[in-house]
Amino acid sequence: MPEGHTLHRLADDLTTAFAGRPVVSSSPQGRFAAEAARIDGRVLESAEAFGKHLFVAFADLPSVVHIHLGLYGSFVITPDVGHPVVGQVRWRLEGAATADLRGPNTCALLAPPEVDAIVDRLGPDPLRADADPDLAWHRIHRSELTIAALLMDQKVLAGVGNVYRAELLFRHGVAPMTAGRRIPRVRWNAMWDDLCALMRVGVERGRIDTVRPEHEPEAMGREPRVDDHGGEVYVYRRDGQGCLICGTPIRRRDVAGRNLFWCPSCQRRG
DNA sequence: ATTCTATGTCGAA
DNA sequence: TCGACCTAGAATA
Repeated sequence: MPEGHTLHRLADDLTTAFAGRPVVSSSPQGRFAAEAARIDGRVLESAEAFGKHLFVAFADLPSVVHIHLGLYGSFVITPDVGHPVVGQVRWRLEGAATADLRGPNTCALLAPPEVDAIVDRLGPDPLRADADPDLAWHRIHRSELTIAALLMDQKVLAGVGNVYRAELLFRHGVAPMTAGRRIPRVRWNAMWDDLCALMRVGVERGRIDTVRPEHEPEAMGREPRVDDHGGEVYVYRRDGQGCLICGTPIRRRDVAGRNLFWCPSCQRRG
């Protein structure tokens, strides 16, 4: 489930569930065993997200756990404690609750300079108060690359993935293959503001909902969408189905190994 | 039983 | 541009 909203939600939930108390730390699957043992019994200080990266800090330990969920990793918190391990659990934290990490791209104990290096190469994160949209604009407005590629580039924007990309482009009527330098400044400003609002909703609900109230299933007389990612969306994975606004079949195209979805009729502008 | 797919990223060809 | 990688559940045979 991992776009930026997932990691920010996770940071909040981990902090709420574990912060301020010692944790039991283990690696049932074994690949994080030595590090998990160093953490065992320490007090969890905080969990924080930057884009799709999650960092968990412990008292009296300068190093920080760096987690990246990749395409299919999950970190699930359950309120009970002591239940059996099911499947491959890279890292288990137990305190007032249990948190099981599975299938992460990365789970490593990093020294502060290494953490800084990761954060420094990320573009602005719409979910962070200190984010500066001008840094993203600076890269976009001088680029020959498509806006679809730029939105996914974590050096341009941190936290946007395949769903938010497709939905943001749809909501602003932007043709995905438009070069970054053809995006007007006013358009980018509107897209940034919208992205901040959309991703906040994502954190609150724990899913990606992008459909405006007037197009929601109840208002349109259609069934709510049921899909793996769980949200109400305009174009993501709706290829072949009619656009919720104009009825034109949604298109899908493989771009750099990822599926891009868009409405060829509603999305024509730069 | 096997193959496929997924909200991601890296590095080699 | 392609394969590799981390895992689970759905789809296909």
